[in-house]
Amino acid sequence: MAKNLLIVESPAKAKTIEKILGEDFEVKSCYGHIRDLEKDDMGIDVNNNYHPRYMVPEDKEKVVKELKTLAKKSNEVWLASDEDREGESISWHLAEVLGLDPATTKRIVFHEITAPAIKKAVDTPRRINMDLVNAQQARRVLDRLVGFELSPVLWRKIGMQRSLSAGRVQSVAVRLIVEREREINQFTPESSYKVEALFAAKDINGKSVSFKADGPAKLNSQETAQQFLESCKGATYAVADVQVKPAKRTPAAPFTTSTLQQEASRKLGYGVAKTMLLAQKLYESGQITYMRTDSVNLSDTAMGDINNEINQSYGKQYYQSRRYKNKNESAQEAHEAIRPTYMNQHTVDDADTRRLYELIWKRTIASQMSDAEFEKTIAKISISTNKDQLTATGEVMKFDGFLKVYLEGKDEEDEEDTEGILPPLTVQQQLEFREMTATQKFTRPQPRYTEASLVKKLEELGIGRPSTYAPTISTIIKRNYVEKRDKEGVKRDVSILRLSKSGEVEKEVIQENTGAEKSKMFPTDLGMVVTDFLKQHFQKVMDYGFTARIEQEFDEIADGKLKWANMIDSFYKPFHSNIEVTLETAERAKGERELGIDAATGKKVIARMGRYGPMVQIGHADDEEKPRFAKLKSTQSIETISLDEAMELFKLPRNLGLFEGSEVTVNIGRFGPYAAHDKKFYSLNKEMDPYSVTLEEVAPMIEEKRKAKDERTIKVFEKEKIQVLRGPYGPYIKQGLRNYKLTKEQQEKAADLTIEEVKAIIEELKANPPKKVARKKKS
DNA sequence: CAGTGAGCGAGCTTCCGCTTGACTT
Repeated sequence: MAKNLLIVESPAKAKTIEKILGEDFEVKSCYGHIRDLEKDDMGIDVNNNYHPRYMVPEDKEKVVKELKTLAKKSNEVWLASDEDREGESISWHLAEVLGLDPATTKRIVFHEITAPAIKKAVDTPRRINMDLVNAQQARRVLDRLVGFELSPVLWRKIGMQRSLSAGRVQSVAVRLIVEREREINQFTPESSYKVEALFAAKDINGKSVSFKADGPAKLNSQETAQQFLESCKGATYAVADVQVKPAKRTPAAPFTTSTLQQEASRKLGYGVAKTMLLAQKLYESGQITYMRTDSVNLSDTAMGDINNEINQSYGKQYYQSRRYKNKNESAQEAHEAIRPTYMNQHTVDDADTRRLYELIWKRTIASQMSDAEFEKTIAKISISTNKDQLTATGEVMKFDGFLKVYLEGKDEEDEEDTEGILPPLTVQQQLEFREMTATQKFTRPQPRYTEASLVKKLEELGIGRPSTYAPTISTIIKRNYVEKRDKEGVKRDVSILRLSKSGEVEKEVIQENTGAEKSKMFPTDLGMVVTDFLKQHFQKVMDYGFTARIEQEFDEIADGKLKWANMIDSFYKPFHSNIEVTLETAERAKGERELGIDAATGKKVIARMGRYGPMVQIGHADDEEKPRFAKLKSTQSIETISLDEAMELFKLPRNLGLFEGSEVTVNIGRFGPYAAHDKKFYSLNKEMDPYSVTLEEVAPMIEEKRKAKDERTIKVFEKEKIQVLRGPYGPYIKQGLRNYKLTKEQQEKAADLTIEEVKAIIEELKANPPKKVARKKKS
């Protein structure tokens, strides 16, 4: 008797479900989508109702073949892909490929992998929902049309590097980073003065302790700050009012993909790819639920386990059952929130995944814990010499609640986040004055995005899905549109006015570091030029609301109220004619910017995109004299480089003079600063600055490097361009860029090898490349 | 390995979303 075949998307789920369903079911996975659009002609018949042409990609042939065989042998096939647009489409593709009748094939869905949920699903099968499938086809076709028509426009109008790309998601992600960078570049900080007074009073043990009180509103100039401090000279201070208020804090919802990525970034410093890799490991070993989800929901079984765990570990008073609602409209909630499979497992053995696991465990537990309760004290302090009041605030925790386990991190560190404890204060109480300061504060621009805060923003805009956040970031980095790096800060002066006990106002200037960044997303010049080009010509697709708008139309298709080909048609007609107009009329985008005039020649200096990257240029191509060119340094940008910095770049190459009868020049090349001498190249040592290094320093370096190279060279066959060299593992053969290893016996007579022998060795090694030994895994 | 800086127009690149291995160091 043939069994039932049930197909899910993920192999880890298949295993669990097979255990739950027992012998009647064989559960297999299809590993996500099994078909995609052909690449030729976009895989879409644009002139025939956008009819899609699907094919099974090469890497899916094996699994499709296996499923076909199993389906034939089975009594009945059940399709159990995820319950969302993509999942419905996967079921439909499976039905098509396996030759199942969509009108009779059983389709089941569940949001959690628990026995009751699976059994209930099997008891209530439905059919494939073609409206939902059509909504997915519309999504797929639209993304293909946008991506495969926009990208070639970039190849034609920007050029630069091969593999330029544009798409509904990636181009908007780059735009966010580009616009944030410009906001920061254009930002002018405004300064104001913050008044803070230090007092002393006796605490409950009668010991004198100091505490801070804030001044009235921020003062916007040094003069007003000075005046305020002067007006407090010789004053006495008394408590005018004390208020005590209760306050509380509530825990955050369980993790989704996006919040897990954000929190792992803030608390563990992981990039989104690392977080997802570790989460995948935990998922595959059965320790957490599925890690690509937009749902904050917990299964009933999990809720019960969490209740038990909190009662046992912390006590009943720490438990508070909570249901979280998703704030995000675009969420499709095909899975649970990310949580540990077994709540009584507080940690895992594997050191790599432990920190992430513990973060997930804490967040999940905390989400069902009581509020943290505080008592907030606000004391007003009067000043005898003027009408203003100072305010001292203190916070005391009365009950820790969920804070016993976990506190969610913040993206921006607030400097004024430290509310301490106040000594007991009573109205009319006279306070001992220690000092009062007015410190200059500067407004700050929005911070640059981290990988995770970019994901957060994309999610808010409804752009991208849990499975694509990390890959999208890899793509825009790989395309060289953005880069993740650090930036050094700059020093700036901060004025502090201080009124001391003795009654004098003194001024002090200290320095602070500002604008330093660590592991942030910066746009490249290429990213800026591409973004400007796309914004100028394809405003609609680049709009932050574009995805949200078409999602509404996909929903209408899913509800059966709109035909998908009609929806695509009304998008594509104007889009495609826009493509044609742009190809015909748009100028090549160069991101050109005028920097000023070269004092020596009176010619214009411009910064722009060249064929090989960002560069500066003196003069014009039409001039009688050829223009001069120089490449920008990797830390410089077309948008921000100054004339002086540009002129500095033209100081290279420098001719240092003659050494052994030939000229020595220094320059910065593809691989960093180098010296050229007698047609050979020598990388400059780290401490050598190409702008100032002298012949006296370079000449000995050349001799040294030449000697080292001679010592490494055993034999040279000039004509064949083959060398026998001495490396750290003994003699080896080098031909062009490739190295060939010698056997022990060959190494011993390396100096006597003839050209015939060397050629034979190379032929042999090319025909039978030595097997690579896999490196041992770190344990 | 260390140049080039515009365009001959050969032949190449590209999207988003669903899933894991199969490769290499």
